[in-house]
Amino acid sequence: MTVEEQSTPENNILKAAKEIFQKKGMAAARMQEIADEAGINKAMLHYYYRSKELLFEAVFKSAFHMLAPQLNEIMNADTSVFEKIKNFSSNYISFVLKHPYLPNFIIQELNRNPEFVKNLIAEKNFPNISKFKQQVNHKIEAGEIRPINPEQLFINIISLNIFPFIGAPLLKGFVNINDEAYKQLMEDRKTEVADFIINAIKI
Amino acid sequence: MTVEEQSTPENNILKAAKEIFQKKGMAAARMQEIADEAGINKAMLHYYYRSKELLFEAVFKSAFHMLAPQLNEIMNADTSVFEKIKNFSSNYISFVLKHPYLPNFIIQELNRNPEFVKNLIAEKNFPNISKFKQQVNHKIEAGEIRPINPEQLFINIISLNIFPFIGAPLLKGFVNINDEAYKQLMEDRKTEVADFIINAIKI
DNA sequence: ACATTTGTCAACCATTTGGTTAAACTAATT
DNA sequence: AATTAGTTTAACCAAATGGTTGACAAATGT
Repeated sequence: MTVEEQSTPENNILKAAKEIFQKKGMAAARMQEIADEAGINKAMLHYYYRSKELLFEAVFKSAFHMLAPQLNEIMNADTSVFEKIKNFSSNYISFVLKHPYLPNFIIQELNRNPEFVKNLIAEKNFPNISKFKQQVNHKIEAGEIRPINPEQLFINIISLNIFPFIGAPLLKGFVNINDEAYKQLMEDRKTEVADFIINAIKI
Repeated sequence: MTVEEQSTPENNILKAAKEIFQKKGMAAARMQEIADEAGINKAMLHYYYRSKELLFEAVFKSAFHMLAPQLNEIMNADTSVFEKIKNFSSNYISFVLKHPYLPNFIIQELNRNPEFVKNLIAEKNFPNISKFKQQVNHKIEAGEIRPINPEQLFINIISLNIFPFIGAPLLKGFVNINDEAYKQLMEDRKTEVADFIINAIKI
């Protein structure tokens, strides 16, 4: 049982705060609402987490730590480029289908406060793509994939996996389908995205 | 000269409100800050736009109307699928480089209030992708592009073009480059993205 | 010239919000 | 039973915030 799942007051508050912060964002979230969600008095929030700012930081870091290590593990694994693309797409989409508010929350708050990234970079387990870049360059030299800037390829992988969740309300409108059908499209993307990327770079 | 560029009080307020709302979002934006930005008294905001909510709606619709028609024009143009992909990528990225806060603003607020999409759909000029879908299916039957769900292809196009801007703070951290270098990557994407997509679907 | 509408502002108001306090309750420890 | 430390609560507070008011100026029409 991980520390997040224990039923200490701190963790109950953190769970409630996640719920509210991720749904509404820092500015629109209300301490009272978080207290209600946690079933406690508002003063308790300040007892365990001095301020809204600190509670928010705890929530944000907890959220980020759910995502980043996954990315890092896959990118630094001893598998081929194609395997990495397949594994990341499949794992990431499965994960986000279970935590739909997470990506939007992180992106939104990083845009609100871009300097926050510096704190994250300093921590260990922050995703490092140098191995991935090497592998891609190697494959290009070996003539197995088309010439492409590895950074652009990385951005493409991330974009194709993350945006369909962040942009869901808009895309549902454009494609003109209901929630059920959209969820099915996301399920299909677990393999679809990797196929698309590999076709784009394979010679 | 379009109506947005005239220097009426309404438009000055709208311009100031855009600046603040797009940078901070609805919840974190302050009426006083918008008034300061517009160089007027706070009461003026309420005189011209009854409430924060209504001012926000005006800003949101104005922002959306800058983006949506472009997408619609390109998707319904009498050009080939490949041309559409090239035109959209190039036009969209050029546009967003000039209005960097716009995509994140729209996505963020649509996530906050998903029902808002319904209002937008009702308006004319809301993007319609049925022609694009037909063209893609036709090309598949003709054996010119690989089989792919046209909706997935559309989602891919949008994702590859929009996400690099919304996720910029995060991606800058992952790729570990400064703002200048990142902007150059975006410039490169004006052609890079279309090439990538076309390689992915071309037989 | 006068009256009426429209625009502008400083001061004000009611409510909300994050945060505090002091007292009360609980459960272990002596 | 008394002490102590940690936990919980209701009531309270100061600051911030969206919004209003009433006086006043500047156009606008007659």
